[in-house]
Amino acid sequence: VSAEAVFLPSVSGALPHSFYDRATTEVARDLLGRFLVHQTAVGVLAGTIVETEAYGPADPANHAFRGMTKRNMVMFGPPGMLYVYRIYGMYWCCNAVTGREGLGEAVLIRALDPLIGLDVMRHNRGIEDVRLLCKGPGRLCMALGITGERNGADLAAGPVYIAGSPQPDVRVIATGRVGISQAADLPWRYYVADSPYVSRR
DNA sequence: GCTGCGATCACCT
DNA sequence: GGTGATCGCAGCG
Repeated sequence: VSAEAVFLPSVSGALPHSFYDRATTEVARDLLGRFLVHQTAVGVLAGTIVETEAYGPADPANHAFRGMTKRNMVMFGPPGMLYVYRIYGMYWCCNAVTGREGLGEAVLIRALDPLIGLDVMRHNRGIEDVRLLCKGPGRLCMALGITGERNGADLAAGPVYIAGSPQPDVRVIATGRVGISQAADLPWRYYVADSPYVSRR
């Protein structure tokens, strides 16, 4: 899909808080095919979400499982906020907070089909290959320039927002989540079948 | 193409 | 003091 062929909604078309105020697995599936957008000083960077993971209730792999801490505080706030955390001391991962305020649930965004701002993404990542730009949660944050500064940002207000229409025809595959040891059997990872931008098969 | 490992540090126990 | 919702590269074959 070329950038010119896509109508990218402005921040006024961002999904509202009510979108996120549902069961976390439902939101995780529904995010596939929507656009993740970052309005930066050097232009708009955006991609189509092709892979997500739900971190839900009674889930030992969920950062919020053992209650509120300094890191996961945003997860316990209202739905529709951005939760960004550092992993392995060097990468960032971004999530959308879901469910009722106080629950501590979120959807990890794991991969994008890069759409707009590819040259900036290449610069941010230090590589050329489009297939690798946003293939993984750490990589997509680097490509879009999303860091801990954005933790707690309102996804309905920008500069990071999610927009786009439901994609009822997208073929979704559900598997176990990547890189966790607890609750590895729960099929709470969702990805678009056949997308070359999914992080792992 | 696949597997194994080191980097690097904020956060938690 | 230990650990991770990762990534990139070396080494193999």
